[in-house]
Amino acid sequence: MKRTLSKVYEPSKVEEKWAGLWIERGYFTADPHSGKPPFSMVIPPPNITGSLHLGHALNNTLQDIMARFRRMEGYNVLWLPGIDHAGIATQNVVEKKLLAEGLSREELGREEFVKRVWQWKEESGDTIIGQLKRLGASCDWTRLRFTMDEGLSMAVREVFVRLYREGLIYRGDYIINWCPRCMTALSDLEVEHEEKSGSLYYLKYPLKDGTGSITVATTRPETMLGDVAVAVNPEDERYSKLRGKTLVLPIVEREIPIIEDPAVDREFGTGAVKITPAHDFNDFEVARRHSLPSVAVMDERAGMNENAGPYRGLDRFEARKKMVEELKEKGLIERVEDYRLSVGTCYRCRTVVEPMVSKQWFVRTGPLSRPAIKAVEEGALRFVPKSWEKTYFEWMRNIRDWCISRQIWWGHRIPAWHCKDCPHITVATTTPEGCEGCGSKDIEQDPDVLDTWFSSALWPFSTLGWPEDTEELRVFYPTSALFTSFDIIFFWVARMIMMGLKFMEDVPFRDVYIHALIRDAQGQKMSKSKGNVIDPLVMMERYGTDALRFTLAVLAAQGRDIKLAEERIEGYRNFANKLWNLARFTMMHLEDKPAESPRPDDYSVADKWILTRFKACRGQVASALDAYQFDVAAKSLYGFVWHELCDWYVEAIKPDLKGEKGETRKKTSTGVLLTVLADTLKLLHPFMPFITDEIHSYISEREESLVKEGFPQPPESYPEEASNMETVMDVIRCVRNIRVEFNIPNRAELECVVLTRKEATKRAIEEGAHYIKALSGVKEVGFITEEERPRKGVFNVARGVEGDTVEVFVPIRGYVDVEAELGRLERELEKVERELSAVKKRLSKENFLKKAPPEVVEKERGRSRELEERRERLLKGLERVRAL
RNA sequence: GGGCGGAUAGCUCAGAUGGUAGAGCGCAGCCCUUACAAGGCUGAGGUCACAGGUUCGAGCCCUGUUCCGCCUACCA
Repeated sequence: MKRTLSKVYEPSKVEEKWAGLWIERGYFTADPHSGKPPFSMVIPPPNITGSLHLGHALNNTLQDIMARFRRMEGYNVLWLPGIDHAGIATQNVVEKKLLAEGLSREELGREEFVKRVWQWKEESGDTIIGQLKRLGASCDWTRLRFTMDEGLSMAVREVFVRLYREGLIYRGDYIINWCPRCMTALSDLEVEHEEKSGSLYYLKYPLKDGTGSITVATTRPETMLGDVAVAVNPEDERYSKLRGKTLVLPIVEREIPIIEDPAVDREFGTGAVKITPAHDFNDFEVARRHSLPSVAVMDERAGMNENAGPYRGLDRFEARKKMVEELKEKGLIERVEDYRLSVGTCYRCRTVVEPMVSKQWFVRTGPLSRPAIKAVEEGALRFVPKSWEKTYFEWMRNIRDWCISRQIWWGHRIPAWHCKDCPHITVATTTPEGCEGCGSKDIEQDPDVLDTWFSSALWPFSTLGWPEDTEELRVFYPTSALFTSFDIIFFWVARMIMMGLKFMEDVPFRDVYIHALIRDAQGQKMSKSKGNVIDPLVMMERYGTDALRFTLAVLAAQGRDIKLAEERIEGYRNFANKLWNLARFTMMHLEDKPAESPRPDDYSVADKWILTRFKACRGQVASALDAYQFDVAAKSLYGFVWHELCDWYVEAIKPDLKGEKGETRKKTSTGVLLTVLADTLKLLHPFMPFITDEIHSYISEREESLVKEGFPQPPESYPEEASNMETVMDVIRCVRNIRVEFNIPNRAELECVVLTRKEATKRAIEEGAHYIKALSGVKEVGFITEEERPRKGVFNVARGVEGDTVEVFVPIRGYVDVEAELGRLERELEKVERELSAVKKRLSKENFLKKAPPEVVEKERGRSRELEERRERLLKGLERVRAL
């Protein structure tokens, strides 16, 4: 088994091998019949248009860490993968491709177009799956789902029909957001608001009786042709005498009334507002209250229509310009002010959306939202971090009906059939023979498709086989956790909760872990146009997948955005290399035959220390992961591996490994090193699956992958020896510090003598003397008493055991720079005195002694004693140096 | 307009239930010591945004202020 590792870890050589092996061996395939406790997650399905970006990488790395961790803990893990058909986005992509061929979707026809999209899906759908596999995602790939699969489509139809029959889905003419580029309705959520600078135009509308005019303020003069009234506040005295009068709308010369509505803000503009129900949400409501008609002036491409008279055919922005010119000429513009306004844009194509009245399908959300609110209030479902619950409640409590129909071709066709012979609509899960109402065979399916998020909302149970009653549903629903970022809490999380409760009568997941959004090192959102994107695939290529994964984990502090700079990844690449070399070092000392387990009776202080530290690290990793604190877990591992295992333990046992201390010591240290390394690999495996499995395959006698290993058991710990070792380490630091401060060559042989007060400290140092010699390069460690305190020489103060202190003297004839040493000691003294006076001040307060808990007071007293001792020692040291 | 979050070392950030301010990176000095220069050792660096308050004690709790983000909203 003795093989040598290359000097540097080369990720590209091992990653592909392991990614393939894990899947081939079926490690990630969940078995509903396993007796183990279940742990399940559904992946947030990436779009089929997509290629892996950093958001995916983060999202899936964290899920994978959790999945692998739970698997090692002994859970029956199902992590179900899938992809999303992403209606509008995908349709846009395919349309663009067609455009390159000189084709439009209209030319192709619906059927042919949809065929093309499927073709495209086949080609590109695998891309992101392959990339997820490359990331190491331990999904159950045998259960891969797609939102347009037959099973999932069935679930969609089933839900639609049930909701429709319960009156929770309805169809009607309402004002909705319309994207004139995508040519479809959008839900409120799909509109993004942007602050832009524009103008506020003050328009004069003459009174019909010729007695004057009224001035309204608007940011959208082009919609005036669709005005059906001007509204004022009923309590606004300025306009009381105009009550009931009629205005003549300029240009088209249409007569419109002056109405009164309490919603009008008297303070804004002139206190009079034009009412355009066909192109403004607010006006739509006002018009309904007053039974006013609606006049649309634009068509579905947001061009002016026949109601726009002379402006017919113009684009809306073009029309605005021309209309303002005309009104100016006619003297109907009183003034124009600069104005900041927020405009809604389409979240898929950034086109300014146009509010329009049209016939659409809606989900009545009120009855669905109430149980969804309750579930979170009662703790059936938990947000992590908890603060996101507020955001959730805020939206849920003010939820509005959800427009679910889209005028596109790619998606789940609405399962509703219109009858040509009667007004009845037949809603059914399968194509009906004829009209339910009149029996006519002349029926036609609704041309619209459903909002993509409608099918996503069913994801946690549709993927498990619903509406069938499957084993999977019984075992794995509700899922254990959902990982996502905050930007889709409303889009997705909230809707899954509503649908899960409605159709499964239970929450879709117990925990929702909300992770950060990734930004660049300057905190800017990454975007292709800014050119600041970091491509995870390039990073994996350059630094290794494990390095990328570890970086993402370490940066995933709760409740904060992640600012990522490439140097961070490089840093964790170095960590991977460190681990690799630790393994390389370990292997160099392994015999050809399997190592025997070391006997606890033979453990050295260093052995006991590292086992104790390992136990602490193991505990931190486990509890941090339980609490979704990936950063804490990763940092703990980093610190343990690098700064405890490599920096101290390996260095401390080198003499043992060389056989300088006899065969037993050699065997024991080798054994402990190997054990700790092997168990550390298990702790690290969820974070860095590739390198850990690669190393494991070298050092373990078993062929199996770490995926099949259990999370390591905590070893025996030795607090007393561990504390002794810390004292020894501190003494070593003292000597090293003196060496560096006085510029003493490494080769120069030094001695050191220590002065301790407590017997326990002395014993610890005695027992650890060989470590001190080996690691600080001193020839001898001697002990002196107070009377023997040197008159001259330099020293440092180390921590003893139980609050004791140790003076570490290093005779350095010929090396001392008196000035430098005086400066150093004075600085140190100053610091100690500053702290001491703070502590003393505290202790001098009667109130503190009376009111603070006794153990705190005792701690302060101990600290005061320790600081005083330190101060005394420093003062004496200063004297000695001055005497030099 | 409402809401949420942030301001801690040069940079990026940790700092449960108030009790000695930490890490990574960067920086400086010294070291190619046969696991690793993608490395080792040592070190410098902080009025915890500001002003009050509660408390024996505040980075943490309360009030206010100033800057940043983000979410949300029917001020035309």
